[in-house]
Amino acid sequence: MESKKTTIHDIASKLGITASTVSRALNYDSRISLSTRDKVIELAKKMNYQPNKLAANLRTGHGKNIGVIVPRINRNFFTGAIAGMESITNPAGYTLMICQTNENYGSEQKSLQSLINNRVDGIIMSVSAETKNSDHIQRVIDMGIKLVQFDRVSNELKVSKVVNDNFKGAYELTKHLLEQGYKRIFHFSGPLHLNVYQERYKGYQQAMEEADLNVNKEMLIKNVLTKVQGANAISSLLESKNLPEAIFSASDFSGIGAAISLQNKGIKIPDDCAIAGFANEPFTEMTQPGMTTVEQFSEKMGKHTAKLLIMDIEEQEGSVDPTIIKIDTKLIIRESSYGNKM
Amino acid sequence: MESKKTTIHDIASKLGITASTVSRALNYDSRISLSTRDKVIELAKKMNYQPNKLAANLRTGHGKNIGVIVPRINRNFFTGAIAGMESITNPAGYTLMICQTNENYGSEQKSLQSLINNRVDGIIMSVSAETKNSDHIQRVIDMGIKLVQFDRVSNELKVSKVVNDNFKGAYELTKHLLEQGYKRIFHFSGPLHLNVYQERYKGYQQAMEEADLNVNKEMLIKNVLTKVQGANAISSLLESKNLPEAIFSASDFSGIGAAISLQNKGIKIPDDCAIAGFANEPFTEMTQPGMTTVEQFSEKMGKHTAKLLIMDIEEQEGSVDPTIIKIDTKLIIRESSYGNKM
DNA sequence: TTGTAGGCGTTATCAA
DNA sequence: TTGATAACGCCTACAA
Repeated sequence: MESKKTTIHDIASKLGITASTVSRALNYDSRISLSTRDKVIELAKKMNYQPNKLAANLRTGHGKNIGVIVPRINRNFFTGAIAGMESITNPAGYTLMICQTNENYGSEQKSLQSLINNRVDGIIMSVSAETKNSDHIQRVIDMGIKLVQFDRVSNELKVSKVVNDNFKGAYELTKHLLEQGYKRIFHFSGPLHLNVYQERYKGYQQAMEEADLNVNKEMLIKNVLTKVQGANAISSLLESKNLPEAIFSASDFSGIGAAISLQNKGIKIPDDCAIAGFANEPFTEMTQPGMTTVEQFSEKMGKHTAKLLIMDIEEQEGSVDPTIIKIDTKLIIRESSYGNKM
Repeated sequence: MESKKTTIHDIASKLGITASTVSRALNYDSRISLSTRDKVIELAKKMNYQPNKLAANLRTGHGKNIGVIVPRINRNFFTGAIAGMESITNPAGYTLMICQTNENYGSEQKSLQSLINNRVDGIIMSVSAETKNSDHIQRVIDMGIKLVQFDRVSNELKVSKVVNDNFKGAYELTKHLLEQGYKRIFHFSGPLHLNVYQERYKGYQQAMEEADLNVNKEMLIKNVLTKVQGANAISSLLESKNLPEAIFSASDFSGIGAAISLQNKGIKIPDDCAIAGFANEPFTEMTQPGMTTVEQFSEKMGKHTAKLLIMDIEEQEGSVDPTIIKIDTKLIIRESSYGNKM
């Protein structure tokens, strides 16, 4: 098979016209006569013509492609955000090129590089857990490439951003736990150099302070994000006979790991220890008891992010001023945090 | 900012050499002297040169890109498979372009089209639930484009494929339920035109037959794949007072939906009704009781698929004979199916 | 309404 | 070891 691909020149010569006419006809240029246009389109179909986007993009200098860089695509939050982006970009004629970094800094650099080399029109990104500075991103921006961040963003960058109200979400959640009568509330956190974990911690801290409760060192347990890490954290706490009354985990995954680990040891939730997470991953409502968490509206975030980027791309000359959009979160109360200390 | 991007010509003229020399130097062509090479590379870095992959691909006719089309990226199975593919393609220098169809036929067609227009070197795909014939895929193959299918494949296509042993997985699972003493076992299925659901059904049927049990119409409930559909199916069964002793769901999602719905109505699992799913989604071990299911080894599947495609791409002239790889599944027994009828 | 000619940024071939 | 030239497939002034 593997026959040479047909080009506009092939169509042109068969029709006794020039390639430019074919090009115009295929692009529905209003100046071409309907009869030629129809002839061209018909023959193109018959010859199974496949436009070479590379050539077109090379010529025009843009290809209606948007690059998306996320830490992982197996997180409900990120797939939701991507779905939201698609709902905006597809109708607008843009195609997404999705890259995942697996939380790896080097991989993030490579993805940026690859997207640039492929001449995407703009980039949407959420930084990896390993990313501690933004020089590599600043360099991209300096090249004049449109870039918008969402969720995990870099404070030092002057770009448009879409974020959750992590602080408020964590604050409200902690407040809820306090209202249920829990006082010794521990916090499982992520890497604190990431805005999202920093702010969740701050929200927790604020609520505790307002209740005149001290957050001492042992109550903040860092880098507990996965199911396994959650289970391990519980083991340590039990070993040191230091079980809290409640745990607010910045991640649903470690929250669930903790919950399962507790239950396996015969510790009742929420009677002996309450648990709450963050992100409203689907499994949080499938556990027994259902886990209290914070909903993030990832689709909405994705939509806003895509809109900002497209506006930025299609703005004539001169960049728009960076916009920061903060999306509200919503507390989801389930049985894992029903109070027993009232 | 937005300064004109630097090209090999810019570098060449600054250095008083030609573009071809620069091109060769940047590609580590062995014929270029080390001194020029170093000079070129240094200046390229200083001028922040970004190679234009579009131009290079246009010229060479290939770009080391592989297109991946999956129904959804928020399924553990598919993200696992993609991770497996990346572990093969990245070291081999290929980049994945990931598209999701959302189970939509039109979207699948568009994705194929887009990948072809972008001149990918090959395509890996798993068909959407709506896809009932393969003409659109056959057309791609006829164009001489390398294509490999995995998981949800088309019987009528003569291409390499990587599949689970869905039949065996379902057979073993059903057998397990039978051994636990359950007899009236219902099956929640997906669209039966998809090989995966067809074969899971066949496996179930075979095991039932071998136990001299009839599978009558009411026992096969079609198109129950989501959590909501699972819950609805339970409502119908309860309404018609037709609750089975056990349910084997072809999807973990509907399995969990059924389980939650049952528990909400005070029906005990597995005492009053056992439940088992398929796919070993992470949440199946987070529920109470944990849900029996079938593990699919998605990463392994992804690896095999990517290997097959790369072999096919890099084979000189003439396509390799299609290979079919069948991956074993593994029964995961949890508390949702502990027998009570012994 | 269509044709001509040139170029987007690379790489490949041939010659020096 | 390097240069000159052409070509990949398309689009777009400009001209007709």
